[in-house]
Amino acid sequence: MTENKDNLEKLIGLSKEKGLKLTPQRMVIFRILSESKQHVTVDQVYKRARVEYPMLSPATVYRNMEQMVETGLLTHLELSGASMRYDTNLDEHHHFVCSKCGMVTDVYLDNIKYSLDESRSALGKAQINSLDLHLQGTCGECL
Amino acid sequence: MTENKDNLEKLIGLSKEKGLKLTPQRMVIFRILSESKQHVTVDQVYKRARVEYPMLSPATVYRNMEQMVETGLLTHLELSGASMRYDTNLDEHHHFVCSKCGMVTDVYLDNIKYSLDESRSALGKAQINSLDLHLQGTCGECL
DNA sequence: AACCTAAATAAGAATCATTTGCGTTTGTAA
DNA sequence: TTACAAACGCAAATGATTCTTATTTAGGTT
Repeated sequence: MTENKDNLEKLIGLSKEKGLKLTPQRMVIFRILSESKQHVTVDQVYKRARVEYPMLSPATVYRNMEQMVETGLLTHLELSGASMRYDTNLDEHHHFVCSKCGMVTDVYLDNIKYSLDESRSALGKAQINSLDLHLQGTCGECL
Repeated sequence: MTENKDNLEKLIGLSKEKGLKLTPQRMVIFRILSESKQHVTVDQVYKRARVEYPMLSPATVYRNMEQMVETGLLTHLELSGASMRYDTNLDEHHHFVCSKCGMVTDVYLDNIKYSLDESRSALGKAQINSLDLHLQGTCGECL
């Protein structure tokens, strides 16, 4: 579990750097995130965190997770409907969402970037910061 | 404007087919949609429709537009945040969203499908129904 | 070790998009 | 013209998220 330790280092480093405080709430939330499977909602994190920190407020979880996106510890998925999903996987990857059960599966693609470059002109001088290929359908389980 | 007429035919056809009624509300909503620019919200359609049909209820617009998605007259964009956006452009295309002003730009790409086929295996036997490449960044105007 | 201050918190109210329940109205097909 | 499912309007309900405010606290500074 050096990974978790590394993550913690990262949190500590970034906190110092940005003048953020290392509160117990923030540490609980952060640890739960690094123990969770990907694509969690705020509510899922909140429910788990509340077990060890009962007086925790949902607003705190919202604030912290959004802040972690800003500091680059998390990303959030651009999926409409329901609730926002956060992703601890910072590698460039894409998502398949099952429209029956809602399950999200990671998809790795190499040649997306290439495709994009070719049609770059359509966007004029726009600056692209992120790209997410969003696939929708029915997963193996639900078929 | 044969296009609008064609659209109307389509609405009438589908309505018969699915046992749906051709109410004045539905026709107003539908016409406004075909006159609107893409990526409209329910609220935008509601506000315009209310001008010609003042007793119209928002719930009716919600119900109708969602139903049009089901019958294939519309699609909705899988963008999180704010409100759902509906798209009257049924051709396969993708979207760039400016994170400053929120503007949505259509992007056409030819080789996405090809890229996808190669990594198909990662999804097992899942059946893909739609794919939308979601690009995010800063548009030309906002740069 | 006490102190300061900006950052963070809890709790709950507020917001906003969307959905739902329900009693009434209305296309449409017989 | 009657019948009945579909659709409607309205208002209440929901659910995710944000905001407000008074209070607490982490962490650097005397």
